Amino acid sequence: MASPSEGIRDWFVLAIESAISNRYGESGLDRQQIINSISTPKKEFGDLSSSVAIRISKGLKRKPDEIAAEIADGIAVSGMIKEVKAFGGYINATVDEVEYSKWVIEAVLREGDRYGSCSIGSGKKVLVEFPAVNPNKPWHIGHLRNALLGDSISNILEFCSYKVEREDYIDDLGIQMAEIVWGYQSVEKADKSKKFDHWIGEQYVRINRRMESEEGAKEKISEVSKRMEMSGTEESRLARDLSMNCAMAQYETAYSYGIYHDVMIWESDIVHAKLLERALGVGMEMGALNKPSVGKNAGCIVFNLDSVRSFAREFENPNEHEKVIMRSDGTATYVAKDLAFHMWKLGILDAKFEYKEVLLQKNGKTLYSTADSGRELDFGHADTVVNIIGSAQKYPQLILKAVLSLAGYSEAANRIVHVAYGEVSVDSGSLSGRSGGWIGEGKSYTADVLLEEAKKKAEEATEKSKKIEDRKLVAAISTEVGRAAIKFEYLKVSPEKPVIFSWSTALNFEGNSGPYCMYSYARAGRILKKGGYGYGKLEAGDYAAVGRGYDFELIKLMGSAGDAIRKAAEEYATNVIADYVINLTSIFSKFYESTPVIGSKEQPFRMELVHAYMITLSNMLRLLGIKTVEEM
RNA sequence: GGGCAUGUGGCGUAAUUUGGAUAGCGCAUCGGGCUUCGGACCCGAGGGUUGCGGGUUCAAAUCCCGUCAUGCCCGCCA
Repeated sequence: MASPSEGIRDWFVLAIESAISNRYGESGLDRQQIINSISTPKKEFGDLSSSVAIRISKGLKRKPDEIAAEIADGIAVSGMIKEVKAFGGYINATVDEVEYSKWVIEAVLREGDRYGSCSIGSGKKVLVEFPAVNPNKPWHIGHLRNALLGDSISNILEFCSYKVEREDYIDDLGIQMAEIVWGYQSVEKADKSKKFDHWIGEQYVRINRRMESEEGAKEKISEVSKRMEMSGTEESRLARDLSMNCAMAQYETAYSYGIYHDVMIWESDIVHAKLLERALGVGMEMGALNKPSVGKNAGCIVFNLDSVRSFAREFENPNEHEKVIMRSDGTATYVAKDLAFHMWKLGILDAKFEYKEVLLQKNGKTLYSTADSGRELDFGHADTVVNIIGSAQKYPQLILKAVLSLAGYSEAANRIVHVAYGEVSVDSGSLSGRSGGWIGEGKSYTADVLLEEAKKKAEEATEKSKKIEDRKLVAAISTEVGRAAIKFEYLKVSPEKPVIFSWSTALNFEGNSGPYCMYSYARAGRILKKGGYGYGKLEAGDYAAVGRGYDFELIKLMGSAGDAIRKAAEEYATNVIADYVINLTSIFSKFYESTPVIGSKEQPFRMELVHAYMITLSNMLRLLGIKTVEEM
């Protein structure tokens, strides 16, 4: 269903459209242009505004003011819009605050925790892949950006009626894992006091140092890598075991942040399913890939870049002609594996993966994993594939799409979305797993340590507030507050912006922050509690208590919650939600300061308004993965 | 060499896709506000040639051209 603000806007658009055609006949404007002309102006101008008059004034060779006035005259006010007038070339409309408040508040209370949702997804399946961390290190603050984006984008899509599958790709056959397997006999004994991912991450850094100094290490690792791909070898078992241990330790981190997956897809299972051979077969057959017998890439399977120059500007470099997909020794490059995997994701190739249950997660859903034996389940063949991957990988993502297009699957290629996010770095440089940049000095830059720090800070704040006696409650609340602080700081910035991490920014509890939003919710709840809120239905007459102050500002913004969610879903942008929440909570703070609820003669209406606010706010925060608490 | 991304008050960011009224918000700074629903708050002040230079337009942070800075990508690495 349309959100209240959409309803009003649609009405305004149609009214303008017919007023224009009645007065001037064909204006040359299409409906989309009228929609684009509409904005929400400063409140002294009204609630809705359109600049169409300025736009068509030139064609009509008349002053914008006059045209705006004529259009405004041609619009008959209805129940919801009480005034339309022209000013400075703009056509400004004022909604009837009583009617509109009734509409919004009733919609919020009726829809409850579904308020703001929409049906644009219409049950289509979206496969969201995140966070793609190699299973040889803990999540650092950069991986966390990926995970939080993936989780929140999944929430948003789900709320828009997409069927979302949260998938984690486990690269247990990658070069990084081969290096670990190669160096494994020389590493320290497992330190049981450390989380496995932290321990193995440290070992990986040591192994890397050894690799650099040791003669012939590269060749040996390549040998290990080949044996890892074969079933039944010692190397393949070790790689899988270590990866699983590490992945499980990483999931501990994920769960501590409230992030869940539906299925783990293992690279080794993709290899065993022979997806790669089939994918390359299709590519060759369709002429997208070929195997040159002469030249520098003789014996490889390559993708001809000359044929896709116009596909994207990235391919404009005339010095590049071929992209190697399969090496002359028969091993696959990253792009080859990704191609095969995506053909499965999109339902182009069908693989009979077997799945086993890994564990029942706290969100009530079972985590599944591909396995050598198990049962067949309905994962994959998605309508849309969303890949949360750093912007450094734009080029290979484009190659992937280009190959698919050339192989005759351009429609499928268009169903792949790359959410490219900017890198997270620290002052001291990169967070690379190889060099151990994530270990840092003093505090490590892991997601685990970050959450610990946030909890600590939240605990101090919670204790200072002295509202809560129960120690256990303090701990539980601090966990939520700490999580919220981190999540909000990550999700409020546009994904593509690079981020330089700083502890004080990540742990912000004031102003535009997660804790601020939660605090606002807790205060609102206190009003209802103290005021003896009875969840009674308002009489129609009660809405007459709405004013033109912050109460109506709140209602207007609440009415547009659905617009924000839809925009966030269409753009895969969490910051749209965060921005909305900042505006909403900030208006509520002003309302709270200026407008007494309990004991006022408008109490019934204002209580209901506060209730509707809490519903709207918690729905929005939930999309960011933030849980509200009653007190903090 | 080719390409991509980013650049907005001291710092961090919103608005850029779809041009529109005084560029919104937070931190920091300065000055105010708790005998009324929770001060993780609110009110006020100062602080901006939206990297720079052109162009298009009645109107440019937004579109176009050029340019600078930073980061990334362009491998039989992943």
